[in-house]
Amino acid sequence: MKGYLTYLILWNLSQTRMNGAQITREFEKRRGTKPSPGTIYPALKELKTKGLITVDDKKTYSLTIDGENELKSACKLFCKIFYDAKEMSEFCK
Amino acid sequence: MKGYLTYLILWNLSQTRMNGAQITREFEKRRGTKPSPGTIYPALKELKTKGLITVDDKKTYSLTIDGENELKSACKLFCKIFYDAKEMSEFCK
DNA sequence: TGATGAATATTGGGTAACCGATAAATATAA
DNA sequence: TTATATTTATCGGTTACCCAATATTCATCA
Repeated sequence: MKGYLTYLILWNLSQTRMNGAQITREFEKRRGTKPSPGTIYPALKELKTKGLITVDDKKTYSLTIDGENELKSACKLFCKIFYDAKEMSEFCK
Repeated sequence: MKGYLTYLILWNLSQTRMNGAQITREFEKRRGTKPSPGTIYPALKELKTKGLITVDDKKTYSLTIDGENELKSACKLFCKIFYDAKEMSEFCK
């Protein structure tokens, strides 16, 4: 499975402000493996240039309004695609 | 979001046996857009060569035992990565 | 039977997503 | 300060993922 990284960065930042290292740890928890810095920082950079996130002087990232809207529609699509996620979690027990 | 296609093919086939056209329609329901034949059939072919699915003479695809096991671990990973999917569905309401 | 549409399949890319290696900046401690 | 660890960042490259276009097979019906 690829492609969920950007989405999950936005999602994580919607829950709480984080720096790059924290985001990395968050992914390590979720996936089991730690994403490479070559994965996380270019992704953050692109989200920043798109105006979906901002950084403060402490290198802490947070969602912008646009980012929140973007996340909301990505979230809707996610839930539509995986509408039966609950049954999936039953299946793999 | 990319990368979920193979996973969802396996998932769909675990629910019921299907031919290519039915799988295509299933994706159209989930994503809103219909995947191209150049997407769906190469994916099926690869899953077949990996021994995860089989085809009968009516071109109906179904999971093999290996496919079911593969799906199960993919499913586990999915649920781990998106453990808070429920909160996501709340968020985008 | 021939014709028309649907389903199946192949081919040849394009590109987004991600990684490894490396380097630079920043913090922490001795 | 020096040294050590952590965090941030860049670069080049690879590959997984998916598509558009086209071809072929199959089904249905006039």
